[in-house]
Amino acid sequence: MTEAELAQALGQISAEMGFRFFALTHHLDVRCAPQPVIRLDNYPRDWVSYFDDNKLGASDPVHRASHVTSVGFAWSALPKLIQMTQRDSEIFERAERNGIGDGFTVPANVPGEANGSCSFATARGCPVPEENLALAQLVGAFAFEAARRLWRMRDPERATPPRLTDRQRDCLIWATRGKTDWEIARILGVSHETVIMHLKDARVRYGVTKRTPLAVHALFDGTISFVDILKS
Amino acid sequence: MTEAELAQALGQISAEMGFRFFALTHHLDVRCAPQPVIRLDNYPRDWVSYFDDNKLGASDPVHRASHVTSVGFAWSALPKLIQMTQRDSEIFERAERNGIGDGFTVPANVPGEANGSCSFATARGCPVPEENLALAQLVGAFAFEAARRLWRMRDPERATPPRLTDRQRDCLIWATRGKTDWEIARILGVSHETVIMHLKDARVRYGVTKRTPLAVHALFDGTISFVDILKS
DNA sequence: CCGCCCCCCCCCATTTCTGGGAATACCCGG
DNA sequence: CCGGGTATTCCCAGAAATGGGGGGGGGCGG
Repeated sequence: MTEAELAQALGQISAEMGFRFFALTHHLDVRCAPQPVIRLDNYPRDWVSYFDDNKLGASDPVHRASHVTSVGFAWSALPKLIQMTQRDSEIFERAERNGIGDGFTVPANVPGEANGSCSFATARGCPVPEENLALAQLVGAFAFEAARRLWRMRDPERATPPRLTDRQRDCLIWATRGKTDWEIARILGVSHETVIMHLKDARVRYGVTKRTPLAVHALFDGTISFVDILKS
Repeated sequence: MTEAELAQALGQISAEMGFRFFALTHHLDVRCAPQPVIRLDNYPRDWVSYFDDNKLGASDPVHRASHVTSVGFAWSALPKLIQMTQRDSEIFERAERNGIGDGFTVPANVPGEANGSCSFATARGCPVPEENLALAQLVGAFAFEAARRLWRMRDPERATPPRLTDRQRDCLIWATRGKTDWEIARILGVSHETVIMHLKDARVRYGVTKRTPLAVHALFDGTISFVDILKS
């Protein structure tokens, strides 16, 4: 299957489910690629241009919401998932002027890869087909996975985020808990300098110069999780 | 809905779909008192004990595979997803001795949280009900999200998250981007000392003594989000 | 065998953060 | 009117992190 065929199939099933548009996309990964890697949609051209020009890839409310849940959600439920800002409302108004109505978005997150989602949207004024949302959840999930496999086949290199060694990760986890290098050394039973070096190497791998962004990026790409940090 | 009711419902629908067991869980080593962890299953007790005793939380092949895909997979497809080791095969033999047959696992990943999954397994010797796998994908996804919401409600710490002032939050966001106090001062147009004080107050509110755990806690409770940090 | 990666140890100098103080001023609501 | 929260500036000393060098040793696959 090619990307064009997948897009074609998605457009067709979207229509059969009662939607007008679909958008299957990676959300912006700021670390490397300036553009989303996976991207298939049949949105109006004007809307896509506006979206890109304003770099909404990561700040779009629908995308933000898809980062805090593991299953699909109707756009009408957005306020329950995220804090809506003035700008978010403007984005929706803009979308409506481009003919986009209500929608349903299925998040698709794989640890260590850019987060993504598959959205289905109705034409302006048309309600979301409630009876088909379960189907949309299924279609969205499998469509994203299909696109992801195409993407991996095309570009196996970029699929790998910075990887930390076990020791680097151990040090980082204790660092995120607020331990100093010296304390981490005692905890892990190695020397102070070794801990300094592990964290130094970890920073280099992520291309950052400070502990805090290191922690943030490692959390973002799944190298460490909140549970690693907060447990016990 | 309570955890018990969710487990009850999952057990029932598992049976109706043609499975014998289910397991809805976060993926963790259980070594460090996993208080804030989702875990519901109706596996045989012996198997669960073995699983915990051997700390399979993160190394179990099914869990590993669920970290490299965004949709459900039959266990028979594991070799296509991950590199199977000798130990993995032993784990499956052990599971079979405990009455567990084939299965289907739905990954569930939310950025920044522990990775998780919802698995359905047949009794030994019984085949996976191919005709119900799409349904299993749906049930697994929504069941995990339901469990996740229960888990979030149960957590007391999130009930009263410390509030930061706008300025404290601004400083924190720039700090998470790796800026020094001095740089933040230039960016926000205030003095170096003011930035130091904002971040000092923010640390006090969160009861931490370092920038990195401050960032982590503020990310965890939603005071700031990855999007705030990574955008533009 | 070598190269590569991981892990461990040590030194240096410099920057940055943290934890104490103190002070002024604003706005808002009780 | 006053109290509370916010925002601002300034001081200090010490702790911690960062950036740059050195070394080792082991395993693993080409």
